[in-house]
Amino acid sequence: MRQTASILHLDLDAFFAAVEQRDKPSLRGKPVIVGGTGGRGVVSTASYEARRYGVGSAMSGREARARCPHAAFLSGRFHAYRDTSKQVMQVLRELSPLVEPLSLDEAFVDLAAAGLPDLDVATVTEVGEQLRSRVHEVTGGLTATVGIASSKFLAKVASEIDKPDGMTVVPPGTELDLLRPMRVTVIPGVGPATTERLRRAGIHTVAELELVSEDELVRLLGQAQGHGLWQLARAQDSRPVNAEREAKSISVEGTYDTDINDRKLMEGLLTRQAKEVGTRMRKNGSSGRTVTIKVRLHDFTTLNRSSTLSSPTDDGSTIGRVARALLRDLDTTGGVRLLGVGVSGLADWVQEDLFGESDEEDDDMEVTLPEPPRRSWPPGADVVHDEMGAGWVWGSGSGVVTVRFETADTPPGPVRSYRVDDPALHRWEPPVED
DNA sequence: TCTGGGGTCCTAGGACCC
DNA sequence: TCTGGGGTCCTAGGACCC
Repeated sequence: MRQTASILHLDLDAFFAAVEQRDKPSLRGKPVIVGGTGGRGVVSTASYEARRYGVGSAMSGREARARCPHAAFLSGRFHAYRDTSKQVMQVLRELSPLVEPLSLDEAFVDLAAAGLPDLDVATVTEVGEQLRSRVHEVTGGLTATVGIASSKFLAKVASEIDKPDGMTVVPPGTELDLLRPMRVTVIPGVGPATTERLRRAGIHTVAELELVSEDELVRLLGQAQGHGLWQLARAQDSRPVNAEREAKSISVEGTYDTDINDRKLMEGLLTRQAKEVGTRMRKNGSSGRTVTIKVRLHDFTTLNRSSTLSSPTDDGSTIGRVARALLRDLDTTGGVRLLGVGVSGLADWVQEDLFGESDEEDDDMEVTLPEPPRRSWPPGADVVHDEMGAGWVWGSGSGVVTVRFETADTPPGPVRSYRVDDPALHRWEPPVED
């Protein structure tokens, strides 16, 4: 927590719906709902006109339709949202170089880096109002709500207070007066499950939370969350505005209108999603080592299966092969409603050097390759080794080899991918280049 | 026909290494 | 011949956020 109210949080009001109303004047003043259009869709954003009918984010489309049948239901134009978001983020960066976007419609701004003459309440209030009108002007009429306080936590709490099209500044020193009467749900990270646990412990408000010892909260909620909540209940928050956050995973998923039972179809869908993930990774200049599939069964049970490769990939067909192999181990009896593919463990595109660093102990070590077990490999398979044992080449392409560490006698085994020139992969002849 | 899609962070257990 | 710890990596699941 700082001595000045120098962290600003900006939140665009009913963002997706507002962009639609801006671009289509006939929708202005009327209930607009973005999302909830498909057979199993949910509401992404409801305009304030629709909220009056009790429609809100994450509500099923079916329920939204029941509550507000005359609303305009739109599936969303994400390019338009992204473009408008970029304009807004640009406005924020003109104010301060330290801007941390949280999503398309939200960001923190560090006013201490803005070069203002002063950071007193009067000055930051003026800056906040100017920013709101600038956003309104640049976006062609969108409104934003702003909160300004001495920490991220309080700035965010403040921006919730006067929604929409408003602003709240929390004078330094008054943070706890504001927080104490509020419900614990104002604290970010306190969702339904945590709220219920706290309720059972008789804790409903921040004031009540403040009376609980740190040990007790850790016992109740675990180390990280317990400690974090204990601090936030005292308005202690020194997290900096971080302008350089980078993505840690990239994924694509889809929920289907009817449950899928056909395994071949599942494989086809995973293959397509993997290709999309690869495309996005290359566009992003990133690659990653861990491929994860997500499978939601007909009964909403959600399963994740992942496999970590020995070197990063951005290749859609490699991701696809691993994804299909992961699916093979799953029982999907009863059908699946959702399939997804993602890659995490993202590295910068610069490949770690595969050749250098032949340093240290290697010299003296006797290099013994494990013997391939004499078992039945698939006919014609190329048997290879890595440090883990013997496997067979399942596929190759785009400079990558995929190896299954299994035999016909002992399926299933792990699947790994290598660069064709990966020194960890022994006895593999890279294909001749043409 | 209840329950999206894109993410982040945490926990917990097992493998493995020193 | 008896049972250490710490650290790191990997996997699976869950809570949460917008």
